[in-house]
Amino acid sequence: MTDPRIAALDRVLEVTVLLGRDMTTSLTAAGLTVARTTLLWRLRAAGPSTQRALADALGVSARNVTGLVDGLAGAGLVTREPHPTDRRATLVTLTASAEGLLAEMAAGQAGLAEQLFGGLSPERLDGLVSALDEVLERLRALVPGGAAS
Amino acid sequence: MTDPRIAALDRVLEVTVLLGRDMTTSLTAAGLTVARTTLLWRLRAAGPSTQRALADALGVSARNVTGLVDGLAGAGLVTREPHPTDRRATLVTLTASAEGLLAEMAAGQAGLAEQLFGGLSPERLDGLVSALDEVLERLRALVPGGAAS
DNA sequence: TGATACCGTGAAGTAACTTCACGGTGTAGG
DNA sequence: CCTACACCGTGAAGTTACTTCACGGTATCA
Repeated sequence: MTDPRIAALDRVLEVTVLLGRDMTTSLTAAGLTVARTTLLWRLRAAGPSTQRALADALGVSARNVTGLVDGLAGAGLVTREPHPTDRRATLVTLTASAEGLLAEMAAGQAGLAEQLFGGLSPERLDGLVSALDEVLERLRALVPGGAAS
Repeated sequence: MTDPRIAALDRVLEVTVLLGRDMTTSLTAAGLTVARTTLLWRLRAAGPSTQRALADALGVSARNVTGLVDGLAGAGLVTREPHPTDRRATLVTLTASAEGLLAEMAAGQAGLAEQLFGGLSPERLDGLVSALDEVLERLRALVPGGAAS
């Protein structure tokens, strides 16, 4: 009766909501927020970065990054270093404490992946991934900023 | 090399981000916000509701619903009616204008579903939906509030 | 040696949340 | 009857995540 395409979108939307809820609560328990954690992840993937680079990567305003870095610096998770060649810019760098925390989070994420997808056969899992890849391709074409890590 | 379960989680996360971005921009163009639209959708599914019922359904505080309804009422999308039997409560009701807007949004959503999933064969689409259903089941068990519409 | 573009931040504002306190109302129990 | 008590919605105050605009400092290129 119902269009299977709409059914698929419904499922994706619900996964989105539930996953977002789970992440938010986990992070809150760890004393973090989604926005700040996103910045930390980006920093882990890209290494020390200027705030402008972070703003572009996260798709938010430069002013907002200033605030996020303020909070993270206050929590001792990042430091602001002078840029070696450009005195206008500051390099945001992860502290050792943040690296440890990110390692823990990565482990937790792997655990979650196991819990969510562990019951699926390799074939079904592969089908899921490839289908999502196709959907992602169309989605990236649809959304202006389709260049995230 | 990389764990396919982690790959799957990565895909889901990216879909989440991109879809969220797309929805936010679409709604902004329509003069709405995500939170207010969620309330409208709920109202469309459940019919006139008390603010307390809406708060429970959306998983937010009652105070927050007051603010959302304020905004929607200001935009002429909902009205506050007295509850027929409980004088403490108010019934939030969709206006005709909101019903029209919601119908348009449903059409837009169907169009999006077609764009995203139209290229997949019925078999792959079915596999995607059933896989997501299993994931959803595990996710609902994990997240406290697993009772959304 | 400028004009110009860019970096980060103060100021001000918005939306979505929260908790706490309080007045008005329904619902029992004695 | 009427007194507790639980519940509905909202004012007040506060947080986080965002935005735009303006501005001072710095790089760059002609």
